[in-house]
Amino acid sequence: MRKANQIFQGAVDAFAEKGFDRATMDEVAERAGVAKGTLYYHFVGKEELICFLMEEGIGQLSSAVAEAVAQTDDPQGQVRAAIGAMVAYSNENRKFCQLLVKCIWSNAERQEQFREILQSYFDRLTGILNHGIHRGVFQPQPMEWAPSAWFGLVTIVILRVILQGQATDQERLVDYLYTQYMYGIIGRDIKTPN
Amino acid sequence: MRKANQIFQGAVDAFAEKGFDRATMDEVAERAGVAKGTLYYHFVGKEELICFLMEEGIGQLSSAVAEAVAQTDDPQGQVRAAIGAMVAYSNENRKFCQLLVKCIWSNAERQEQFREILQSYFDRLTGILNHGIHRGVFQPQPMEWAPSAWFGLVTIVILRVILQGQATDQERLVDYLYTQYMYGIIGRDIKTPN
Amino acid sequence: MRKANQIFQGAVDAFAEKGFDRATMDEVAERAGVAKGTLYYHFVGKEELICFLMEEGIGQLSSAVAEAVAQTDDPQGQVRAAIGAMVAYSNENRKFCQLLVKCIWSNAERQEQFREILQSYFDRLTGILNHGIHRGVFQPQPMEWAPSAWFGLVTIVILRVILQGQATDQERLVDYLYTQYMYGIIGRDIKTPN
Amino acid sequence: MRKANQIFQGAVDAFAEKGFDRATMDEVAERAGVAKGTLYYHFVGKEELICFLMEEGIGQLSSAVAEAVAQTDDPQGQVRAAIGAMVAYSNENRKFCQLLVKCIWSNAERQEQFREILQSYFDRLTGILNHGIHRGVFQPQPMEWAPSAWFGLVTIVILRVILQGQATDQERLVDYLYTQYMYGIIGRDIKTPN
DNA sequence: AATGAATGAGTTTTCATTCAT
DNA sequence: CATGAATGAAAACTCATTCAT
Repeated sequence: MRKANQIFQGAVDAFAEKGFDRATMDEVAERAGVAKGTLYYHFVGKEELICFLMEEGIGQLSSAVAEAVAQTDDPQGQVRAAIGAMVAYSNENRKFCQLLVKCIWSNAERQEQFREILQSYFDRLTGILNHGIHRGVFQPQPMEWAPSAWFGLVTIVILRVILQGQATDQERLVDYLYTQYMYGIIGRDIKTPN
Repeated sequence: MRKANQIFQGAVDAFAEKGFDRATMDEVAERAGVAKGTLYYHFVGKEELICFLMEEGIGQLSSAVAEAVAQTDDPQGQVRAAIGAMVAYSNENRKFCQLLVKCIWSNAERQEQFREILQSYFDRLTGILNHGIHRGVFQPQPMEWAPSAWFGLVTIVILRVILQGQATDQERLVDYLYTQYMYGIIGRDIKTPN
Repeated sequence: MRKANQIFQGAVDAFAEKGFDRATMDEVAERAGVAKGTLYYHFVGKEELICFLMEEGIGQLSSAVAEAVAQTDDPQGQVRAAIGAMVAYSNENRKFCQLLVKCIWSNAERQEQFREILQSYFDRLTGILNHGIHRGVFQPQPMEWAPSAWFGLVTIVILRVILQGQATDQERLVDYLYTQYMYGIIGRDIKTPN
Repeated sequence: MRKANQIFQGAVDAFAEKGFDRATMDEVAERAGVAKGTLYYHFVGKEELICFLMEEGIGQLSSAVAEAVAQTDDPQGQVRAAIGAMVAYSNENRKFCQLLVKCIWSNAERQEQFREILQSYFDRLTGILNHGIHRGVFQPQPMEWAPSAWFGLVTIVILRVILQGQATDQERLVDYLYTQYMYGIIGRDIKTPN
């Protein structure tokens, strides 16, 4: 179990930095601090390794969001909590966040497997939105696009922040993303509601 | 010139489908309908080929947005026109749109070159936003994040649409993206302004 | 002792089916129902394992032939008994028979060890022939080739039978091989001597 | 075409000496005097290479036999001519002959492909036998075994000769094989027919 | 200009063997 | 005695790039 975890970390590191295709199994092994053969003792191959990583990572992210959302019944509070969880998770797992964006659309064949994993995450987002719509707080939405919009908005901004390596004021970032998503560019500033 | 254009098309095709790293120069040549050697007669190498593609594609997209925005002085009208241009361009260049998302974050070394290209596009978006803010129509924004948010929201939804291969009502998609971006999930429906 | 025998069986199984080089020690262990480490507790290595198998198998075959031949003094009867023993042994040890043919010529380095083992078997065949020649029943033969001819004729036909998986009439097969070897394609049919 | 032929020769060399599994593609390339990549430019992979070799070699052997047999209508003459052709071909292609015996039964998966190739050769032998049986010169035979018997008898003896590296009197070898096959160990010596 | 055969450095994967428990 | 996680040397295969034609 020890080694398997080392491999997990090494793989996230390597894939996040170089991208799945450009990172070699040698690099993964080196960063994991294990011999190359050990990689193949624990994982069938490179492909299975990335799938495991994505499943694990998205699962954790999804759980973090679920937990945060469970704290309140208020739709707006839920969206804020969800975005807060996303930002916090990304901040604690910068490597994985890069890997996620780099790999999620990378390969047509893998697409199928990833999409399934991602779908469960999207379903969670959809659930939050539906709750708010049902309560009459959110506008009705074309639900085939809504989770993608949320995901795209939040993820791409976060990635930008991570890639620029700047130490970010998390609080401020969450505020921005929440306001933007909730009220758009035209809406009131949530910090100073009239 | 004929051949160079064939190569351009073949490369977009191949890179969009398989991703930059997994697409081989053989595949590019095959899809372009030229011999492999011809690729190297017209382009220095694989790396230079993708850079040329990105530059060309983003340039076209950026121009399309600029042209659309130039039609009006009204900030909201400009945002709508810009989103309309993005959707239209993506619809006419589905392959390139896939390639864009797949390759833009792919590789750290290339990052630099791409970022430069992408920056000019982001600058254009920033300009539109600044215009609206200046007019007092849009809320003040953290401008280091604002173009990323816009780009992420629009691009990821469009990609979702393209990947699902569904024939989409462009009009409805633009409406959704505009409303979402302008007013957020809580805002009024743009179609039925009070 | 129990485990050693399991390994023996597992190794025959694995080597017979996949060939020595393509069968892995994992497969041997699995078929033997022991852990991989156990293989190395009982045998020095893969090479030593195949040698042990061949020695054991050819020894058994050789003994079976010797025993059958000892029943009679009549040269023709001895050849028939020998062929009968070969067919019977092959039928009871189909796996080993496949392994024998697959591995006997496989590798130049191993050749030496195997040749020694095989030589004792060939010597036995040579003895039977010499006995018949001495009695004036068999024609003088070029003895450097005679045992190979006998071995090749019988073994390849048996292998063919085994590989085709057909349930064979042993009696008829022995008759055929004996007649063919004794009288050639032109000789009388042993079953209906004129 | 030049290189393809070099590869053919190099592969026969390497596979004959080390056996298919133990010969590396590096060795094949080295013996062929080409770069490793060239191997893969001309052949899909190792598996396809051995298949091509077998097909080519058995085809040549089969043709040589056919040509020899066509010279006469006499059944016994045909068998002698066939064996003569086999010995001659083996003598001129010692490497291929070793490869044939080493690889023909090596691998269960490959078995299928090889068997098909070998079958055409066996069919030729069957044809010769049927001709003689029809003429009433040869005894009726169980034709499911007859070609295997012929093949085994001749091939294994030839292999023995090749492996021992002795310079052989071809004439004498053909005589022996013919007599053995035609009259068995008990039959008259063909050299001194009564 | 265009071609495609040839290359070899680089990558993934396999597997016999070891050794701490 | 027995185990199975860990190893690393070795092997098959890929592919961007070159170059003679």
